[in-house]
Amino acid sequence: MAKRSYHHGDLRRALLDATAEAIGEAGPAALSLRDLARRAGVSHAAPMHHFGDKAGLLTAFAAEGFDKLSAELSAGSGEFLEAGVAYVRFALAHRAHFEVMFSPGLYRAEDADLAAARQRARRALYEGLAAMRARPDPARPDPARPDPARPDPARPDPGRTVGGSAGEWDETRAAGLAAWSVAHGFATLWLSGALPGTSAAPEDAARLVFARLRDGVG
Amino acid sequence: MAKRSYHHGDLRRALLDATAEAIGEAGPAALSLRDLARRAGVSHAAPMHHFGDKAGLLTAFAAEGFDKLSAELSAGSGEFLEAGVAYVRFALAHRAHFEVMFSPGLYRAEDADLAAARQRARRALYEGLAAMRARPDPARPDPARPDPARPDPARPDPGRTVGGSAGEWDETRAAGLAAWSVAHGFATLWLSGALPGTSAAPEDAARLVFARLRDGVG
DNA sequence: TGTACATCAGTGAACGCGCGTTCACTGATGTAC
DNA sequence: TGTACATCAGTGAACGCGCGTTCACTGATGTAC
Repeated sequence: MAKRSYHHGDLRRALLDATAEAIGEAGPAALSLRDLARRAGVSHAAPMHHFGDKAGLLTAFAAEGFDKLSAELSAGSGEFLEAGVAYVRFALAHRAHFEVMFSPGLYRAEDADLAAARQRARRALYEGLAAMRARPDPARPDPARPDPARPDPARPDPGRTVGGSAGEWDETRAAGLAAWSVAHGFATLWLSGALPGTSAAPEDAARLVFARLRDGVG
Repeated sequence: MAKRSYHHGDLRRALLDATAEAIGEAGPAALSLRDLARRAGVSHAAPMHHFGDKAGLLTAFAAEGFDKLSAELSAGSGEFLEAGVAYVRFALAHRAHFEVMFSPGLYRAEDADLAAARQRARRALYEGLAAMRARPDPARPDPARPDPARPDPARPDPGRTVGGSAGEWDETRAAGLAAWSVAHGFATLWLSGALPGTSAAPEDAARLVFARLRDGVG
């Protein structure tokens, strides 16, 4: 660990770890390359050699997050309820990654490595969350989507219609999206501290919530 | 509109509107008081007179958001599915407010006016989303919660257990949280651009998703 | 109706700060022969 | 095994910038009498 030599050894790795730490402390908005360099014990210009610029660093960080999510989801039993819990567990255990992954304005969403990692995670996600269905809906390829993320204010896309392609909005697809929404919403609400008085371990609470989705609330 | 006199007329209102505009363009992280002053056509020190500092402005902005949400939820039919759609509609129509409201690290969450507005919204939310139940769970009072928001890294609170108070985790409460999670998750995913290929108007897609929650996906 | 005065809202210059990025550099590493 | 050299990784000074906040100020408004 001691900064023995002129060369760091694995500065890239150290910077990604420092990123998780810094975001965990103060959120993605407060992240600065100079702070990361300080944490890694190198001069403030060093990070440039590994990531080019700040967006490059966050692109790599987000890609790492998508890969971690894929791994967590694939390691599960494939059972619906446990897949949802795994998603929540990932979000809470890797809060920094989770926050960056779903803030596409922070990184280069069109980066090839990142897009591939995101696609793998999407596939694992659909396989897991759609496991309660006889015919799981495999993740559809990511069609060079016009990322509605940030700088483009023309978001609502007025041309959209329900059922553009046959069966697109069948029950399976709606169920998969409902499952993803529950998992994502629960994790997000928990992380933002919006669930006061929730005196349960998050995973247990999540399990009860997923059970309601499985059985219906009507 | 023309900046006629030395006094602005309603600078406070103008600054809040400029806040929504600026966040809509570049996100909450990029918000600056100087930019808001520029947009309102006043000197960069003027905002201080109305909000004290940046956190003060965002506190007022978040409180306004909670009030807008209360109004939208209360204006609805009280029917379960439409309450969820109203939540999603609010998030998409008032993206800037929504993002700030659920980023408690940006404002003073303990501010009295803000806490009251949040409490009203929580009440409207539970009344709306729990409408599918015979015995709706009224929003419980906000017990001076140790906001787990940002600077406190001791988040998980290891002492939590399920069912701390009798019946806390009964079906009604889990159902309410499931409904909130679906609404919040769907809105968040949509806003982050994570739903590629979703070729439907968001409200229609949301309706289908809520129907799955109502009926169950199992 | 007029005048004195207090209060309020906005001004503009100034402060110190941390940031991302650039640049010429140098020490360390690895490869060719 | 030794030497020359190219490449790589990190340095440290410097740049220009926008920021939040402070301060003494001034113009406008409203109230007391």
